[in-house]
Amino acid sequence: MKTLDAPLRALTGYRLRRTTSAAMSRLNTVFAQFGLRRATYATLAIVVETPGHRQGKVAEALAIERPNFVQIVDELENAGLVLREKQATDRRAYALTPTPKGIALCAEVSKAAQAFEVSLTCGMSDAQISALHEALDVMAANIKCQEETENGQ
Amino acid sequence: MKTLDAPLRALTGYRLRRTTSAAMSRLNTVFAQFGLRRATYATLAIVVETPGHRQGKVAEALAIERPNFVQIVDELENAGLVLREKQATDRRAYALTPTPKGIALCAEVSKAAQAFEVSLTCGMSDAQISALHEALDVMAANIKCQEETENGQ
DNA sequence: TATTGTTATACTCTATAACTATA
DNA sequence: TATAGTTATAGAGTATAACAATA
Repeated sequence: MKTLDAPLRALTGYRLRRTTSAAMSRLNTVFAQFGLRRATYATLAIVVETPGHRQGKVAEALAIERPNFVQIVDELENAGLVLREKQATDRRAYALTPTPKGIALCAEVSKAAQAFEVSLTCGMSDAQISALHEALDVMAANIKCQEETENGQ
Repeated sequence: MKTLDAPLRALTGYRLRRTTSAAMSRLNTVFAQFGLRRATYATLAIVVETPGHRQGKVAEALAIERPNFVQIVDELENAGLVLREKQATDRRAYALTPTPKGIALCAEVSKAAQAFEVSLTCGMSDAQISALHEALDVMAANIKCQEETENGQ
């Protein structure tokens, strides 16, 4: 039986949004079990893997506006997972570093994230997953290129 | 140079969200040029293609909660693009039908949507695009299956 | 003068409970 | 009693302007 949204299913953007929306909803519940949300886990993972970076650099890597990133770091700091350390070289900036508790929780949550990854890509070969990642990168690059052309950069 | 979000790029969910977020942002500007937004275009496209369905059926097809769908139909109705017609068989329900203006605008916007599709998938073969669509469908099915298992359905 | 982090704010999208009118 | 559409509302996520401290 043909679904009512058939005329939209030819559009990659529509399919992207439908699948991503459902996946993010599931991911929310995965991370919530650890008292985190997607943005706080993403931040924690970066801070644990590459500690010492400025707050603004991490926000930029995650494509999160700096004002919105403040609360994310607040949550992690209040939960005792990361520290804001004043830099001697530039006293405006904070270097983000993980606490032992943050490192331990990150390892645990990463396992759950990996389990979700497996359930999400169930039935797909490694080659199919790689092709998917490449396609997502190509589209991201196409959009970025388009934006830069439009802004005359 | 390795980006700071490298530890997250192994996660399909992270890549999905980054690419989709950028694509939706672009699509917003595409539809805004016609006084529409993504949800109103999607609704208009369905109503034009398969007129006469109840409001709730269209909302369900788009995975939009019915309360949130009211405003979407309001916008389309106020813009003179679709009509809410009381059904004789069930006077609680409205059948959604397009106006001539709605049909004409839909055709025009669909061209812009198709142009965006081309720019989004630029550099990808038809086979790659098909594989992408299949991968998105597989993941959507995996999530749905997982949800149903959890709810014991 | 420019930058880092911050505050305040607003707008969109999404989700849920409760109402009304019909069935 | 159940359903279709609606209202009200609340919570995320996201975006921008403006400020204090520092460069």
